[in-house]
Amino acid sequence: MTDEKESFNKGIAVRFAPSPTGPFHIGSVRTALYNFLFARKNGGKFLLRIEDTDKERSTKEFEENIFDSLKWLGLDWDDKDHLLRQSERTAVYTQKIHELIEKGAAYISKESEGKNKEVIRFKNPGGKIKFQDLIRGEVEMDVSDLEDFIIARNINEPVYHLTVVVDDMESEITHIIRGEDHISNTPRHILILEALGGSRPIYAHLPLVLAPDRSKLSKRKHGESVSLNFYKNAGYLPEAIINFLAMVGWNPGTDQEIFTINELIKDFDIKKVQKKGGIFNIEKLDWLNREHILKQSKNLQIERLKGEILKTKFKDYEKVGDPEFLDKFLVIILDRIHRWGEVSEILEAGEFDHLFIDKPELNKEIIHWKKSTPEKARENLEKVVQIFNEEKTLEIIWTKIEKLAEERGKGDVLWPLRYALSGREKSPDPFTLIKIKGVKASISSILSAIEKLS
RNA sequence: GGCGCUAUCGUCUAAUGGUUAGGACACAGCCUUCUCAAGGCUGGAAUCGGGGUCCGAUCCCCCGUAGCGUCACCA
Repeated sequence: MTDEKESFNKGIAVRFAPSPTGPFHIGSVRTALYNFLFARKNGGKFLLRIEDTDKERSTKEFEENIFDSLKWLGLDWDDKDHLLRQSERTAVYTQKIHELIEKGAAYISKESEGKNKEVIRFKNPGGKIKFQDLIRGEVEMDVSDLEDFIIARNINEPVYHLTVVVDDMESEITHIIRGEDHISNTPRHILILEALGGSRPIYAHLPLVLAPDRSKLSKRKHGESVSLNFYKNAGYLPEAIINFLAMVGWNPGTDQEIFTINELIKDFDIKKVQKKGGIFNIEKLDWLNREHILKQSKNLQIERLKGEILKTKFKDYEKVGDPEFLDKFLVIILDRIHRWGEVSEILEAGEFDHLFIDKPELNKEIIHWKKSTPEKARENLEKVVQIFNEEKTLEIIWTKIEKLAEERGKGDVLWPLRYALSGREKSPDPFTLIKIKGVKASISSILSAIEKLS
């Protein structure tokens, strides 16, 4: 244990200490991230601790969700064999409570109201507590109005304020990096810490991640969009979520916007963390996510694309298994999505039915270009079919169609062609369509358009 | 309400005691173009208010104001 510790620089240790009382919160992701970045940047330890003293609300499912989420995000924690789970440490806390009582720093208090008739209260010495905050500078609070606050429901059931302090002491946490909503808890923690004879860590209180209405993100008020799962399911990449959250409240002082986790580690500086809370701006996340999708390897992109198609009505189409088809489809889909979940949404909306179904439904009225006539459209389509029949390779076919379009008017040739192929007023260009559909399906689509015009 | 934190474009932010206050997202226009998407270019858009200090304050100080957080036998 000692040897292991010495391999870490300056003995720096931070912790991320979530409660498994709900789905992993997006604000927690950022707290975890900043702790992680700080530890990795400074060669310290990044510890995980499960704060499940609230037996009523803590569940194993939510705990699993914490582990899974951190792994998915790539925020790997240290000392996995020594993970502290507060529900397993009551003996330690009980001993500390006894210690505090013996020292006269705490006492058993008879209650006239509340759940328990007897609780353990901390004997508040009053006065002012001053502490240094890495982000906010000096913070001073009068602790008198806290009165004798409760540190345990009974001798065997400690409350958060006590467990935090005991565990941070045990893990030798040097820097406590947590949300701003804990500022007002800090004097309490310092009081307990001093009574226990611990040495004071350095505090850093992060600004909050806010909802668009500038209030703290909460499940009650803002629904499922506060949980990490929501973003995972919507097809956001962990890289993008990390990149985005890192930039809410911090920036490197340069114009760089796109970061990998390693670049973040390299540039991270807790002193540059903002004091002001930042709004979770999903439009910027969307943009960043697209940038990160574009950075993925082609194999990964194809694999993901296929997975998304398998979620849709086209899951049984044989094209889904055709690597060549996927390859071509990928090109047009990458221009159109910000997150992978959009693939199935677009597909279900029918926007790309024509890529799976050879002959799309056509509306006679719009086969011809707006500025032209049905007669011209038919003539041109017939000429296109002729080209298809005369030539063999796609390149030559396309060169001839282009030439035809030059001669007879681009809109007059290309609009009917594109509409015949797609059955949609808005679609990728006809050449792309032909490549994806194949020559055979393309011809039959065009023929059915001609038929419709006859 | 007490206590605390905060204050630069709509949003995330940069900057300095002296700048045309910079970038990104979003938005608008233009270009490209048969349509859409993508892409390129251009544009509009900010220092909360009032006092100081100073030759000069967005920046430093004070006072307001506003927003947020917190005031549990939750964490």
